[in-house]
Amino acid sequence: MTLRLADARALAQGIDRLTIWLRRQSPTTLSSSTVTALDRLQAEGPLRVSELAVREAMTQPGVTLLVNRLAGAGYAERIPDPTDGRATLVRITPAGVAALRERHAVRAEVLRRRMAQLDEADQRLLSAALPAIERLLATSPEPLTARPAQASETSLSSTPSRKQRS
Amino acid sequence: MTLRLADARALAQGIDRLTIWLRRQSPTTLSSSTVTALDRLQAEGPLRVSELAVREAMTQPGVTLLVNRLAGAGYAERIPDPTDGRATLVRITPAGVAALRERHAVRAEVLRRRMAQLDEADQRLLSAALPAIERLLATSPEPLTARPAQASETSLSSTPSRKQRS
DNA sequence: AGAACTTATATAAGTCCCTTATATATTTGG
DNA sequence: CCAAATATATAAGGGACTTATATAAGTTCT
Repeated sequence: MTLRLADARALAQGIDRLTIWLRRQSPTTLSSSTVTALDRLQAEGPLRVSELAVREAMTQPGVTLLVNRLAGAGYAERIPDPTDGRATLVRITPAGVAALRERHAVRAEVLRRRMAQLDEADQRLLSAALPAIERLLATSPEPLTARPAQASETSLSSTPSRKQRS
Repeated sequence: MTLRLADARALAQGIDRLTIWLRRQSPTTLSSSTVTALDRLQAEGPLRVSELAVREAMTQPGVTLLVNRLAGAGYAERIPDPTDGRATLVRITPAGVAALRERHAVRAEVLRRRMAQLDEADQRLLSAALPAIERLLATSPEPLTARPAQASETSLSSTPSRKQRS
């Protein structure tokens, strides 16, 4: 057993802190939810509003609002679903692709500069671990898929309760 | 040069996706801002409202509201600053420490289970990279400190503009 | 074919957590 | 000791979600 709980704890904290650090370094123009939605639309192609809601772990009305914002900014557009007149497909636009690329480029560059300050050995360790991280995410049963959250006692929750409807 | 831009890009994406995955796996009761504030209060001891605002990259009134929520939940308390009657110090409570430990334990356990599914070689690669990640964060000029954000063109920003006051 | 479901999205109203602008309370300096 | 500076709180507003409900388009049954 090479892996200990302490390792998981260290990795979890490292992820948290890197996330915070990255967010603060790059004066991001896009909110986190718009980025993950755009990422998905780019990776998976046009999706229905309801499909996007499931994958992004949001409610359908929430996604309608999100798509309104994306469409308002020119980053996505609604197109009719040829197979079902009730549904609308959401498609990322070239401007959306560009915004996404820009954001990722900025963050990657910030991170690259930071990594460049490590010594050779540490850089090699990081490079070597990347495929493992890749596999850590790839083996996921639901790669980036949703899971319902649960209610909270106080008002500190970041994931308000989600009632199931029959 | 062992380190390439592609590596930084891969790491940035890995961080993003792990963050999303972790958030979705653990039905978190605490909002992200409360966790980072509590983390800091635990790590650095009692802080003034205004000091917390600077370090958490929030406005002072925002922190007042945050502290109200924390106090309401019993996770932090206000104590008078002995050196200045105008100021109040914010201190994490035992309940706050417990909530933090609980949250971190859950997330670490989720991550540990996932890591355990990797083969031995990948686990070793991850373990080996942890100290490098540690140093990546440690060498930061401002380890977890704030930086002012900047305005956005549309309403998609996650970091609303922050005017400087003379 | 057409009335009665069912399903897909949109709208309405409310909450949470931040913002800017301003008020209140305490300290400090002339 | 009063005026300016400083620390926090309050007020009003906005962004991004939620639940509940309405509208529009397919499906089914007789």
